[in-house]
Amino acid sequence: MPSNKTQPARGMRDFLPADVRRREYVIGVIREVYERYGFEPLETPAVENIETLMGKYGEEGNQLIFKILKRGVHESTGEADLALRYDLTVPLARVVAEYRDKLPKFFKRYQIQPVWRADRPARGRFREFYQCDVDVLGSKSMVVEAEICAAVSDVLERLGFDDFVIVLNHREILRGILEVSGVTEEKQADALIVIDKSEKIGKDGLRRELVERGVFSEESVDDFFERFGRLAETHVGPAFDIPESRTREFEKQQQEEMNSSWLDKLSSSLDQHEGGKLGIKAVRQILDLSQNSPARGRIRFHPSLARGLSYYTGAILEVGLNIGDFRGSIGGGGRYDNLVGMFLGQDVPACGFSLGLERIIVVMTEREMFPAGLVTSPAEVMVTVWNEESVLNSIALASELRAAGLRVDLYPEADKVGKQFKYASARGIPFVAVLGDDERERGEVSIKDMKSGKQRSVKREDVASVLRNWEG
RNA sequence: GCGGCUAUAGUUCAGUUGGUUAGAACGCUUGACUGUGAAUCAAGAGGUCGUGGGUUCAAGUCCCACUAGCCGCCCCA
Repeated sequence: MPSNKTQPARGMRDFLPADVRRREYVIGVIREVYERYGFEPLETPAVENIETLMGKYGEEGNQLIFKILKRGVHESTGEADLALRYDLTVPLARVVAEYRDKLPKFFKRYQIQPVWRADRPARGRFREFYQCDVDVLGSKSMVVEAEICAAVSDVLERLGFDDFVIVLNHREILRGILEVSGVTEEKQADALIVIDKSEKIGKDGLRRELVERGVFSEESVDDFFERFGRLAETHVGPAFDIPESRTREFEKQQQEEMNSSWLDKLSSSLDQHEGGKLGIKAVRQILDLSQNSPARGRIRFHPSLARGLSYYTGAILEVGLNIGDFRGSIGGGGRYDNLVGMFLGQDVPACGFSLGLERIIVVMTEREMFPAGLVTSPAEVMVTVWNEESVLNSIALASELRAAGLRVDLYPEADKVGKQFKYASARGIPFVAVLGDDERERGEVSIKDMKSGKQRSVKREDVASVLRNWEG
């Protein structure tokens, strides 16, 4: 334990004003886009009953849940009856099961709240972090997947991302690949772990690890590679040579060609597998339905995407960045048609996606993608205080400007004017309003533009409009 | 959860094989400046060397644990 008691708990963070501004900017864009797609807001408690969460995320997930001990006289039992929520999807499923009759036939909700995982902190990875979820419940149509891809693409484009890829796969396709290759039920989980990282370890690594883990024998692995060797091909990284004169249109076309090439190959390999055929049909539909949406050319079908959360049943999605050094995904999702059924006893089809706020912020900060002025301007104008006698007058001016809708900082002490300017400069406040004895006699205020250094004296009642229409 | 590297003033870093009062640059504070910041000059403040233990006559320097950061696994947002 840190003896320096002022540090936040492990994996948790304090957000200073500049941090909060960045976070709120990103959240604002996300919320605005989600609203535009007809999603409605939902909030749920930080704490859930422990049985609501346990068993929904697989072995690994259970370990990472933040459990809360029973309280008071029951504390000594060492038992946990509550837990901090691990994601926003399971609480959503609980809400839908609880309020089924009050919710519309198709429930589209977004939710932007923190979740907690007892994971090891790393870059872009914390124990308390925000997820920005969109989900649609009540429909099995692939239009839902397409809409979600469109909304996510829209958000990322509006934030200024140019190089993201939505990787798409389908649980049934994965099952098909494994079953057609003769992988036994109990080896399938192992096989998925290896296949999921096939891009990183390459063709040789894929072959080696599949044999090491006993998924295939030395002989049968060749069969597998004959049919599915392409699994090791590029997954999130650049998929094709980008020419000097690269255009989005060119990239989109390349992506579409790559998708159909993959699908054609797989559909002949899986034509004996019912589930696999279904999965391929679903993926084709999602791609078709994205033709005329912001997601066009941004979706990359890739059969090696697996994803760990155990509740997915159909399409699975993950967003990665093409360029740069951030390897982790910045979001993920998929279809989970029987999660609500675990609470309700009756299945409700569902599909959703989650963007990771802090990963987006890590990348945006590194790439300097935040609008200028977001961090640097706590106020539009600072009003100076000339001396003890004039404080009231300064407060009056500040009040007038605030009433006119400006963000106004009032220097709190009757300090030397030089210090007041220095303070405004250091805080990045663009204008300083000086209210000295001379100005007061003339019924004027001196306004200084801190960027250009220009200064002019204006009638007191005109200050707000002059500031608003200031030019150089 | 596992392995490797790192941690010295607000910031970026020096600090020789463990040896007296731990340094620099920039930043910060105060003054020269007349009613005005980012320029120049002068002076000044600021570190129990990430935290806690241990080895030693002696520890920023060696050992251990913890915390944070980077890299690689596992997993994921």
